[in-house]
Amino acid sequence: MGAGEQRGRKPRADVQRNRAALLETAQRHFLQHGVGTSLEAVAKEAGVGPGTLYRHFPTREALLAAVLQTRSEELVARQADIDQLGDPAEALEQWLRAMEEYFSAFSGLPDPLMAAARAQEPDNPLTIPCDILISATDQYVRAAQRAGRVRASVRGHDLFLAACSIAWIKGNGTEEESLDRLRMLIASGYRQRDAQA
Amino acid sequence: MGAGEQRGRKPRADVQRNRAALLETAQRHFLQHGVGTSLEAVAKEAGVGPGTLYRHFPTREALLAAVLQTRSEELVARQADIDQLGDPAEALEQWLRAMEEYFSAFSGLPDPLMAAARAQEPDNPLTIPCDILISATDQYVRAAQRAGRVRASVRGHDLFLAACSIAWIKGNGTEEESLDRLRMLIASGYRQRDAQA
DNA sequence: CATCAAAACGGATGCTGCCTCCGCATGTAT
DNA sequence: ATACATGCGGAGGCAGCATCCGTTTTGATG
Repeated sequence: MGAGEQRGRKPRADVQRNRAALLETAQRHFLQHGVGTSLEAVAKEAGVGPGTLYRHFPTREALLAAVLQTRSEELVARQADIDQLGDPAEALEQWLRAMEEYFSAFSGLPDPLMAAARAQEPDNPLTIPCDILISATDQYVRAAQRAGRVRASVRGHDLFLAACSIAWIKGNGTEEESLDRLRMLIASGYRQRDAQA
Repeated sequence: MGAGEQRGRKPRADVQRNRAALLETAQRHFLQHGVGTSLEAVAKEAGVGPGTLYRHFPTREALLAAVLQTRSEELVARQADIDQLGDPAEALEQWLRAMEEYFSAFSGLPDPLMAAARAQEPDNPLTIPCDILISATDQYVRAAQRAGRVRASVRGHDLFLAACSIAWIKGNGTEEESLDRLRMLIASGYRQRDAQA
């Protein structure tokens, strides 16, 4: 039972076509109208019936998770760059910004993400990406802590929540200036105070 | 033109009755099902038709604002207690908690509040309460700054956003422990660092 | 108390979106 | 070419929103 599949039959050609069309269309609609966009409209524009959409993606979250897959890979790619940085504090900061942008991909995205982040929702397709992000954040936090740049009481989970909140606020139309101030505030909160006196 | 009204006619009795019934029922439904509750259901349970509901409260936000009025008064009452405190830093902290509880009154409340908080929505009935809260927060911030307990770069608006975010996270079912940590993080962010060395 | 007109009521209505179910067609193996 | 599994898609039931208009209620007036 390795990775190679094909148990019994070859998968039909139309299902792949439809799935691809749905994903492509859904991404466009999520971009334009946010995560609350009409699924019926997505199906129609993808040239399939509602039934087909729901068979491929039983819930809105499932569709969202599938669409997000692409973006997740971009995030991972970014991670490579970030890991090049010598300064772990700088790396953490950049990672937080990267996550924030990821959360801001579609308007309204932070809500389902937060809903999935609280564990005990094992069937929610968004839970896995969330958990990955949280533990990745924790890695950066720990590295920065080892370098004495971040307070010891901080957890990756905390900064995940913070990044998600900021994306949520941003999605509600707050001016970038206010966001910058809030980011500063949070940064002041997690940074280790230099014993400079 | 004082406060006494009665221009032309005496207001009809049924409108007051209906308005009161609607507010009472709406509050219950908001409590039980969140701000997204069915307005039709509210109307039905209040014993009026949908038309009557929409005449009294043209939008969901209008109804929400009216229901929130009561709670706002409780907040103001709390303010009196808080103002008694000698320590302006303690006062700020308590005020933030009070706001957070206010934002958590109904599940989903932070979203419409945030939407109203970005100005340039003068017709949104929630804008006024928001502005009041923001400037009240700013008062507490300034007092604490005068006492040298809060960093100079912080604005009331920032902490308003922070409190709203925390309420939003709370509403999404995150455990209280994570919230506490986040509150700590934010507090570390706005507090003036003591020149203690 | 009877009458009138303004004001408010409320439900029927049209609309949009969600999600399911099942007869039909499409594609794959023999 | 045939058979059969598999997937398709649209019709349809449901719920909620918001509006419009014929009817009722209510306060004012004599």
